[in-house]
Amino acid sequence: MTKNNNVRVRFAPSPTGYIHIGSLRTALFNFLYARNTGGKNILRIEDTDQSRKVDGAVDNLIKSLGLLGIDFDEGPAQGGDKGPYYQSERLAIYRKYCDDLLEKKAAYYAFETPEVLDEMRKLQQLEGRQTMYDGRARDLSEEEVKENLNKGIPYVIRLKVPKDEEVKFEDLIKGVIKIETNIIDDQILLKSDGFPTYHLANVIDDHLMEITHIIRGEEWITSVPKHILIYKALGWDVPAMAHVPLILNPDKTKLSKRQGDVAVEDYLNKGYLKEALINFIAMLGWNPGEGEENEFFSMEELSEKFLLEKVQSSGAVFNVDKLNWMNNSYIKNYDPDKLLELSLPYFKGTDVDVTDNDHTKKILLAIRVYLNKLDEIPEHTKIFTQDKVVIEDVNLLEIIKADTSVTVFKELISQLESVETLTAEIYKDKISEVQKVTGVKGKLLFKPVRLALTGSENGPDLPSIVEILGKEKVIKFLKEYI
RNA sequence: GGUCCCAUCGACUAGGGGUUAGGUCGUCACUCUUUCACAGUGAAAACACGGGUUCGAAUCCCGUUGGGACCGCCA
Repeated sequence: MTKNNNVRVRFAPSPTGYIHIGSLRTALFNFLYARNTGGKNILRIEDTDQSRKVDGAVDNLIKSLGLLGIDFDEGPAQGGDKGPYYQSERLAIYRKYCDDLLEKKAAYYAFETPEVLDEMRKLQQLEGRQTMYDGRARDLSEEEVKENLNKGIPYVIRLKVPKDEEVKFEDLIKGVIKIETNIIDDQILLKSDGFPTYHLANVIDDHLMEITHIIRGEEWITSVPKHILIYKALGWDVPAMAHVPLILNPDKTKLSKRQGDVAVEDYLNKGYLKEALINFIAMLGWNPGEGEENEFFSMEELSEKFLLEKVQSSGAVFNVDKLNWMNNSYIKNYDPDKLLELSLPYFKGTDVDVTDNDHTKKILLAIRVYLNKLDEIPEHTKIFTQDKVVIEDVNLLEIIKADTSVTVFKELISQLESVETLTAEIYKDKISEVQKVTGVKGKLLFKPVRLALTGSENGPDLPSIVEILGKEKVIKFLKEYI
């Protein structure tokens, strides 16, 4: 494989307070591509919308991403020589290039208020026309502009999109894309508050930060021509672009809050393991191809295998069932001690004595096979912590009160009373002893014991339940029914 | 509505001129385990449609249809 050490990619989120699943995948693909090529992964904070500022969002973002194993070579946390990495700290830079654009007549001042523009759009809609800026300030004379400026009228700076041209570019995932300039809006580049819009800022930053590959969501694809026009006007090279398809709701619309959780933090809190989440997200829209049938990959393996060319060109539905399956699989195969550590918080609120690690671990290992995610732990611990077994179902009561059941309980109690510490192995011996002595076997033997001990017809392996309950409790519960 | 993107089982996908169109999740059945689950085996389940190109198209081209994204002084 040819390593291109010059690759520089960036993840450029706006700090909204949480990480969207789609953003996570974009961040992941950037990270994997950087690692695969030996390039640099850069974090840049797109905080040019002052109205959407959220305190602590950046810290949370870096922390969450770091937790998942996605880290950066340059960014707010580690710095770098292409900073600052907050766009809000780069205002002077944007202004400078904006003036440059103005001078080259590639941009112009416009003085309409948001209200006026609103009116314009409404009218256009009414007439069934395309809503876009009608260019009314395009041909303002220098005198008019100067006069307005002197009067202190608020202004924005707009991109002067040339007429009757075609902008063409090649996307690494989608292929060649062409768009007529006539349908491209004279995009605002600099807002009246002096902040740049995304379109201006991302072009300038990507160039200045020497980004070689832009990997981002497909929703950006229609604004690429605007960006290309800016690159061209400034005399800059356009980076390679890869627009990754969207992650979808079950109804195939863009993944949204309304139809389930979209925040990475939500999934982490529910007890999806980070390895599973990463693995699953990576496989949404990407796969190693070449007939590879394994679906389980560590971050290292993903880094080795990740190729942009193997990214799917169509959107992918976020399938929680499959995520659950994958997470369960990770849970079942996880190192017991590490799993215990991760699980401890989820035992809070249960009656399990978490100060006894050994005991908690036994319970965890007994129930892990049932867990799609760690927050399901509490619903499975009850049988280990209850002081009294309550059976309400009349059919079950009938089973447990049967003569054979009582016989079994009595014999089992006397067998167990001689035992010092009750283990799963000892229980197995004793129950077969009970079978020999009483002659009761099969369902008649096992079912009543399970019922008496847990109150339920099914659950984890009985011997391990017995070991976890301990001698005292087992005997106590059995005595209830004799 | 305009522009752009997309199209293999219900979902994620492999395959990219000649395949019985493969795998995974989910569903169903059976086996195993004297429970449920796990595991194992098996089944149902797809190339959107129509034209080309070709000896031959799921695969290449065009069109249709369908779906999606975008059309903000948000990113």
